[in-house]
Amino acid sequence: MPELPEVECLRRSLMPHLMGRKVVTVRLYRRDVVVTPDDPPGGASRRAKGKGPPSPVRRLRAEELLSGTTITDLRRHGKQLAILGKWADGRPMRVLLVHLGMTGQLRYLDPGVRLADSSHIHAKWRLDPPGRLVFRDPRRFGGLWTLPTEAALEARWQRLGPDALRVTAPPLRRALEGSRRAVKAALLDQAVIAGVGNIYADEALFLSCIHPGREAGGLTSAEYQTLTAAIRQVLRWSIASGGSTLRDYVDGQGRRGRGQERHMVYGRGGEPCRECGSPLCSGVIGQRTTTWCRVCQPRGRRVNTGVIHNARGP
DNA sequence: AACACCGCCTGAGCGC
DNA sequence: TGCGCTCAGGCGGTGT
Repeated sequence: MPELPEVECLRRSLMPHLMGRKVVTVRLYRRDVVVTPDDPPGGASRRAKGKGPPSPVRRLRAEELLSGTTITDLRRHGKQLAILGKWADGRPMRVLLVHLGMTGQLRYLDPGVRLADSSHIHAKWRLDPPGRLVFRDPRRFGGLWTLPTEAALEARWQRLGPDALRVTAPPLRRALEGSRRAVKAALLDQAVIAGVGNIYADEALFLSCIHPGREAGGLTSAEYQTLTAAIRQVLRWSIASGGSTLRDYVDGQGRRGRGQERHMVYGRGGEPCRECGSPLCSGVIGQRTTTWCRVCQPRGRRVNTGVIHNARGP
């Protein structure tokens, strides 16, 4: 499932193919994967299901999906990828914001190249010089958000926490001061820190020797230092490995990642800890399956040396 | 106000 | 072989 490293690898892999290309046409196969600023709350009627009459959803103009613009930038904040399109006549830039959710893929295809699996394709962009961009998402937890201006993008990203790749201890500590929720749950909250999902939350907590069930507000500043360093570390390692491919993730060219090969705890409940050999614990914290080592990550506060556990390079 | 919980969705993996 | 069940989880809405 795509978290920050996967979205960053996607961004980097698409960059050379999309920059400077013009969007000639757009085909949208499912209106409900797109959310526009004036769609009813909850998105394009998809959540109205079973709760009263579905809200009316207007047709989209192709330009809202970047048709007619030239792609000038691909930006990422947390797990979100923004594609910016510029008009020749100087109108404000259009923005298409992509969420991959659990199973979303954004693929660039050279002319004549076909996707091995063309099921669940929801949108296609034809480019000039010739090429295609394809959005597919079997489970449709992801989607496309249209934004009229760059300022709207900035406003949206302002509501998220700092990007996890560059997060430092003081803002995270301030955000969680007095919070009684489990630190694991707090790390999954995108308004607190943007880009961490279930995989890297577990991995970063393991690296920093912090039990996932500890109260977020109860961590010392030294522990916040260690934790934020561990978050940056696991994300950097994963980006260097091309992201983690557990099932669906591939980059813009269809390449799988190898980050999963070095996971210390995620998905390893019951297996021996790679550090101390004791069986890893597994349970639900913050409504998510969580895996940790009861020896390496004791529940009680421990003397923190500031040294990241198992800090090996890639 | 802060946090917990629900429902959306499909395919893999499992037991029988 | 095939069916039906469970599980995975990001995120926004709703409940407490």
